[in-house]
Amino acid sequence: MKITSRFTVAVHTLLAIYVLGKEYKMTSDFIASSVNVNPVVIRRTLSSLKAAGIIDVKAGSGGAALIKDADDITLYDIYTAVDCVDGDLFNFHENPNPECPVGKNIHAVLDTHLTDAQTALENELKSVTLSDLMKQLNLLI
Amino acid sequence: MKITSRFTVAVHTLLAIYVLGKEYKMTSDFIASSVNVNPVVIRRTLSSLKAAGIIDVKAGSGGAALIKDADDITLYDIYTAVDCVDGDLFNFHENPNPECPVGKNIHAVLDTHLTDAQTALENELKSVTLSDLMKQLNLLI
DNA sequence: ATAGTTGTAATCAAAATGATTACAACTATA
DNA sequence: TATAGTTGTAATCATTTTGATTACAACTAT
Repeated sequence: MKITSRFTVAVHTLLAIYVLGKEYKMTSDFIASSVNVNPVVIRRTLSSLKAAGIIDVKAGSGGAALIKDADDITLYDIYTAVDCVDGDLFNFHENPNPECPVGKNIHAVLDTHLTDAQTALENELKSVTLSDLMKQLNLLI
Repeated sequence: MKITSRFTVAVHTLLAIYVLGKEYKMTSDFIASSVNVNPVVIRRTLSSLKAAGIIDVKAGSGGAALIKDADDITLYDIYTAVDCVDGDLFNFHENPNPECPVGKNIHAVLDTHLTDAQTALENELKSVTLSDLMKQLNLLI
């Protein structure tokens, strides 16, 4: 199974706020039309990013804005904010048989390797900042 | 979302074949009782591992056995065999608005970073062989 | 006061997963 | 060669997750 598109939606949302935030009021409707998803999906994304301290959202009057330096926001922060993966990335079969020498030790043998793989992925996400993406984007606009 | 437990089930299955294969006939029922899942789930796992050239399964009389050196089977091979992830690990929202400067360029900006993260995970899985796991397991039995 | 928003709950349909039933095809062996 | 034990696979089913959508109370700038 794949990692939810909430992640790419959130990254898209932040970049939109950065690029268009000075010219337009960044309402959920506005962002939704750039990302092309339902506005409620964007509101949920904004809620998560707000809870993570990345943006501020004005209730009532509307509009979202970054409240953190783009150099200090990594893809990992966004990935965490929208809760792509709840703890472990790998599902593990629930009840290996403890009466079996393999079932009894499968976690001891496998867990660290799974964690290492997940960590490798997350470290890669930590190495990219929103600022990096903004720079890339500016070259293309 | 998480990566399907087919992966850990497959690893467990291979280790069971290794550890118990000389003493017992490794039928889907037998393996299923170690992993603690339905025998049909194991038969499907065995089918995948067989299609990947990792094991041989005797139809009719029953029993599975490794047909490849454990040094040459990595966690990545198993992960690929059971098709944990179909292509991309990260889902991407389907139709970013091409009329928007962000929507138009979001793939150009983000795709390589997502691929890098996925590659980091997969490289980690490539660095561990079934042989490594067997050695670890032998120390615990 | 009002129009435009946000925040959030409630539903819904679609997709993926793993469990399970069922049964045809196959094979060792008695 | 008849049989018992298996595999291979299709078909269902319930559960979970996802994202879309409707609905509406709460909020705020004007």
